[in-house]
Amino acid sequence: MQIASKYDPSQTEEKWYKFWDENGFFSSKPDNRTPYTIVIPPPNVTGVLHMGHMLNNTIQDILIRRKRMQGFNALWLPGTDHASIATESKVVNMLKERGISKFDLSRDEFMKYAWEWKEKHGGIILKQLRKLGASCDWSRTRFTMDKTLYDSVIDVFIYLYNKGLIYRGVRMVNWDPAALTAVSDEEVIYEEQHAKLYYIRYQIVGEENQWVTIATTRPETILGDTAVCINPNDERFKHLHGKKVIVPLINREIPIIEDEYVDMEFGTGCLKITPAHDINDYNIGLKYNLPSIDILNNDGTLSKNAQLYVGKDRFVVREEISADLEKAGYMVKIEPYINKIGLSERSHAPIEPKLSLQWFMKMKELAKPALDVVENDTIKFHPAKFKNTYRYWMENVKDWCISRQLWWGQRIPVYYLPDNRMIVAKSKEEALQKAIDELHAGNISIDDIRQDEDVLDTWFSSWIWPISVFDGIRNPDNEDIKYYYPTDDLISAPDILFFWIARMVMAGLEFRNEVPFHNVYITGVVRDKLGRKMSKSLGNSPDPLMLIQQYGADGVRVGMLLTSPAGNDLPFDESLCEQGRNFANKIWNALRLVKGWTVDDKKAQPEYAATSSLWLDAKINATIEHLDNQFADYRISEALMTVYKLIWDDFCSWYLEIIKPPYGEAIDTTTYNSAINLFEKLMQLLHPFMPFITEEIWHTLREREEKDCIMMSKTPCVQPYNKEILNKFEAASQVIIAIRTLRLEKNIAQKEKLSLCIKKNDNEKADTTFDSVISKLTNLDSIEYVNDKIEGALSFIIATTEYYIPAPTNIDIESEIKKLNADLEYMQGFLSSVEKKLSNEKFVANAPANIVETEKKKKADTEEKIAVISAQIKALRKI
RNA sequence: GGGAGUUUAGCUCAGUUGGUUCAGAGCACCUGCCUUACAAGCAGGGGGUCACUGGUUCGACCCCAGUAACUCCCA
Repeated sequence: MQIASKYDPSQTEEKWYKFWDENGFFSSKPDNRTPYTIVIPPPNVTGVLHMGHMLNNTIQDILIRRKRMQGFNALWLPGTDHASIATESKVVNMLKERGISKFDLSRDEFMKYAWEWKEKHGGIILKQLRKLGASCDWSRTRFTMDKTLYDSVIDVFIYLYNKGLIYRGVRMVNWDPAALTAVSDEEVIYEEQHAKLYYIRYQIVGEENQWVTIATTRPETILGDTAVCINPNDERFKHLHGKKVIVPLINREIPIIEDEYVDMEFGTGCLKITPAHDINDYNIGLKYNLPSIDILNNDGTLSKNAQLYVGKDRFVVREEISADLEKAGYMVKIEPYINKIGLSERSHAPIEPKLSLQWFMKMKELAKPALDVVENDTIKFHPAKFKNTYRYWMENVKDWCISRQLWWGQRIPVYYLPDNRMIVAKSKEEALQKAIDELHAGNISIDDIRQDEDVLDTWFSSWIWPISVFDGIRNPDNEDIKYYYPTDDLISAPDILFFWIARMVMAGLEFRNEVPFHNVYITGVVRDKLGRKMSKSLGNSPDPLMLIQQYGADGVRVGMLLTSPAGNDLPFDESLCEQGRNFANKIWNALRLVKGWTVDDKKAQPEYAATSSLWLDAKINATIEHLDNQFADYRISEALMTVYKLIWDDFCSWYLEIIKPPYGEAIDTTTYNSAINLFEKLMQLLHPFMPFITEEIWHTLREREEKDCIMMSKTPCVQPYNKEILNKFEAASQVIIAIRTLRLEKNIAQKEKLSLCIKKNDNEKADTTFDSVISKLTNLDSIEYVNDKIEGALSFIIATTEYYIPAPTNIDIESEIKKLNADLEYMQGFLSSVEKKLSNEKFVANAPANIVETEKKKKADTEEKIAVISAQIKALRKI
């Protein structure tokens, strides 16, 4: 058989993915097996694959493939979310290119364009995931704006509204003046900026030339001032009690009020109060019943209420008013100042705190049970440290602003009568009916009622994702939801722990009375070598598809995983993918070796081949046991390393080297078959990590039925195995390494045959299990057990056994003695530390008996070793 | 400003009730090899004051207190 000398992923990956997909291997239907379910964290429909997705989805695919091979009915359900702000801005841009303004369109027309955009450009990321090997059930792909999911969101809104958990109110919200919508607290990113602190003086009413000076970073907001506040404990301002001041330029009289909130150290100790444009000022305004003057329009320009600079942008006005205040003698000084400002995560525009009428959801009631299930480990976090973060948020949860001033999304199902009474209903028709039946609004037609203009926050779709993808909201007893819910594992990034994970837990408990998943695996953040988060704007992220082209999807998967334990950041380096590619090539070459052998069915199996097959089988079983534990603890990168070493070290470096027939000779049938069987098992263990190469090898190893694929095969599970043989092999390998070292040191060619004499100094029977293996790997012509030292031979000691190799070379007695002396010194040092322990009465009295026992054994063993080494030195000296 | 987490080899990380010769792995590095599967490789090897200081204990990488540096979350 001719097999290429280098593994070429491009020859296999697409081929196998297509084959799996066409044969329906990814799909899942409820049956009598136990389900194992993962729902994908729906990527943004506008998104393209980045390194974070690569990591996240690699982990999901590993889990799902492993469970599928363990006989579970595995479902990985894919989909995307509609990302209202991001998508709407894409659509607006598309329209702009065609010379259309959003505001010239009706809402329905706009939605048509939005769907057009989605069909054409949305969901690229799902296609890209296929390149990675993701074994998602594509037939179940969901989108948060699909009818089923859309209606589920509406049902949920209505249910919660009727339950009294949703309300409409005026609140200070984070206003994004670029996207023209409110955003939630979690969507605001705070950044430090170099700004200025302006000191402005206000004249005191009725007192000639008496002033108070305030400090502010936002001088334009003085136009909305409705008070100046001082700390009642501040001696400096005692004389100001009960007075009024005049706002510069607009000459409005406002009161001086007193509150301990004011920090006497900061600025001048006098704080201007602008209730409409600062959350703290807003709260003070409420407390003292101050008027709120909203001086800004939605787009960040000044409104009529400002009186001055009307229609100009807030940042332009900052410069202008600063100059005008200066000119009019109100500006005392300007200092440089570093402050943190909030930016919109989506548009990056500076957030404007703004009073606005929004829809909110009460969170306290839902948070309590959602915290409990994490506290009592019904839901486990991996790593567990995220429990703390979760608890902190849940205990300090604030109401959720769920309305967005956009069109792309689920429109809030609230309808208003001409007299502004509200009706919550699924449709306009139902609203009309309710208006007539319940509100007794007589004489009203469907054209008299209007629906709320806002849509719901995208997360208001995502938080029911594990339920709505199975239509479990509208149709709570359907077969799918009953079978697949609760899902098993959720894999997500740390930054959406609150946005999404916490809210899903709340929704699961509220709507299904059951947690949405049992394990939450939090991945790290993928960073570049400098430790910076990978981002489009920094341009520091490699293109995942280029990486796949270069190293193969298998190689990249391995690279992503090698250094990314759960919750730890992953400083990504392309060399990691190289390591993955090298590993694939190593396996490939093992295949070439095995398939290159000629098989002779008349040949008897050599002893070394028989014992090493037994050993590797035991080793594989021990490793499966270990793997099971690592997966149970979600130590996935460690599990990969375990398989990696099993294949590279145990299989390739040891086993194949042992059974390899001498050059030009054929291999016997028994050994060949066990090599194929063991190889096959290893590929099954590796398949979840490297799906493509393992499938290719599976089909190359032996003739198979067309649809007999590794991805659908039953993975080996742990069988009873011989632990003894593992220890024996371990001992034999030490001898082999020692002989190899000797050959290297003494410049003895591997071709030159040697003989080995073994002098055991304990009374146990010699174990010869692996003698044939030692002999083969170190090219010996004999192994002999002797009772006396061999003079003039090369030698080494392992434990208390002496090994001699009569060799044609001269022995450097002095250097041998030097080496032995070093050993001796180490042993003596060790012995004295053990003796010190044992002579410590407190140790003997307090330590548990078994510890004391092992110390005694250590002492005896060491004394024996010292005796052997000393004797060796003496013998050498005599020569 | 409040809270959480991290600190172990050059790098990335393990170290599961404090006690086996327990200080580990992978990569990188060094030496010798183009040996008929693989130089994307083989064989062998070196490398750490477990951040620092103190305490508890017969015994501390592990428990406690303090200090320092870094990261994240919240305001």
